[in-house]
Amino acid sequence: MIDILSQSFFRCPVLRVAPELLGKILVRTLPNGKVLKLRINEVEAYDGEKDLACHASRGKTERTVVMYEPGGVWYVYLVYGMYHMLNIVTGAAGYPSAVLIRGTEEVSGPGRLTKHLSIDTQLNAKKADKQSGLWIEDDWYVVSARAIQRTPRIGVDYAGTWAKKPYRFVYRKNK
DNA sequence: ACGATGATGAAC
DNA sequence: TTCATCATCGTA
Repeated sequence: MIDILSQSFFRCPVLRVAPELLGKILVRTLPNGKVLKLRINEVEAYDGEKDLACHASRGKTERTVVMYEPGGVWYVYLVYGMYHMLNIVTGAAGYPSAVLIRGTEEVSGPGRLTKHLSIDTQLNAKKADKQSGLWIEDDWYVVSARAIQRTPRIGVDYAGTWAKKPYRFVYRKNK
């Protein structure tokens, strides 16, 4: 039994949604009809305007407006002029938060992941459903709470005390 | 350890 | 309109 994660799954506080995405399947359909499925094993939470590592800490701008949408849409942006970052927007309308999908069992690294799946800003603000060609499925793979490790987020040293918060979630395979 | 590479946002 | 910055990665 496979369920596509619905909008209601994402319309919850980001710190709750982020660890729940571990073990879920990221599914991408390419224009040529090929389907790619990767199991998410590394994510980070970005939590509102107060979070100095979150792009929305500078308020609503052209780029961050999508983070204020109700959960369930993609937030994709280009960083370092080269790499697209894939986030799923979470929470209620008006509260900017999102989960950065940093890695899967098959492909490590947020930049390598989007390159592998042909993800770019065309997907920004699109819903996570079959129509957009990018969504997340639950195949009831079990990730025990004990296997989940929390660490500070990567690459946000500029964010002061917020850089130290354990908003990165990874799970260690088996063991 | 460092350069590639371009959109973004804030300042001017 | 300029300019510093940046949720990375491959090469050295």
